Amino acid sequence: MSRVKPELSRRERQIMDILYRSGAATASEVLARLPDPPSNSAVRTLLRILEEKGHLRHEQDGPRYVFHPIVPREAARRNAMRHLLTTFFDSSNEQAFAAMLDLGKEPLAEEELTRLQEMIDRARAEGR
Amino acid sequence: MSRVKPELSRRERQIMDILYRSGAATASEVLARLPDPPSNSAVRTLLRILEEKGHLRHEQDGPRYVFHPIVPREAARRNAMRHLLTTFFDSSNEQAFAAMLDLGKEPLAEEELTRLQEMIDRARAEGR
DNA sequence: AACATACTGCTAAAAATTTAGCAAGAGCGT
DNA sequence: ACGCTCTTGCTAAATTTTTAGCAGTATGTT
Repeated sequence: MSRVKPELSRRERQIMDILYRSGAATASEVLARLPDPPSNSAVRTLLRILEEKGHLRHEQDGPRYVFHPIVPREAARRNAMRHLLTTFFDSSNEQAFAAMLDLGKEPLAEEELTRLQEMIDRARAEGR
Repeated sequence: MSRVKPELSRRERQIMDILYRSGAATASEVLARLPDPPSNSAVRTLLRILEEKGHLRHEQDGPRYVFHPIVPREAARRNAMRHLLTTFFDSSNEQAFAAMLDLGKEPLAEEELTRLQEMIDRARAEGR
């Protein structure tokens, strides 16, 4: 079971990303958010292909299809995070965390810092 | 200046990832690490293309070329991190951090937790 | 009910990506 | 110096990706 998933093509990835950002979307919605918009027809074809390959499913909503990713966001997250960690951070949580802190232009809210701290405490307690 | 960079194709990305993991590599080294290895010739062509597009440069090392990414790792990191954050974590540092903690099979070392904590303290102090 | 609009399915074609072959040159060991 | 191996440059071809066109069907608006 669970055959190998050949990595997605450029457009396929763009579309999956959009879907993961919005949770679900129709063909036109996807089109609207595509960086380099092709025709509506082109987008639909890609959606159909992604569905055939088992990355999406669709539900009917009145006259149109609403597409959802099949792999749940949390699982996709984990994979993406792991990939990022190994590719750019030598699997170092610290480095990744540091990069995260550096990202935002706004300083982090005091509240947020507190919650992060709590997570660490919890990890300690649970022997994580 | 700085024209738009059309996103990389599948193979191009695989290759750039390898290069970012190893820092630099020859054609054969890249080939050896490719998941779905094509011919050596194919890899070289891709490397040449990536160089033309300005993603790589090469240095001669005796008889062979050693390829380096042009965009420094730290910059590429930031972009990748930002992309991950917006696509899968609604730009929430907390969620991303939580996912990070969940990733490792091994519990985090006490030492590492301490260092993470220090980063937070520092962020507080600096009004980050 | 008729019209305009917004979908879908399917198909063909264009464009891009990906692949590999072949000739030539450099380096290395015998 | 010879032959062997590994490299590159260039080119052509196969494959995949990406695009759009056209016909048909549903929706809903007047």
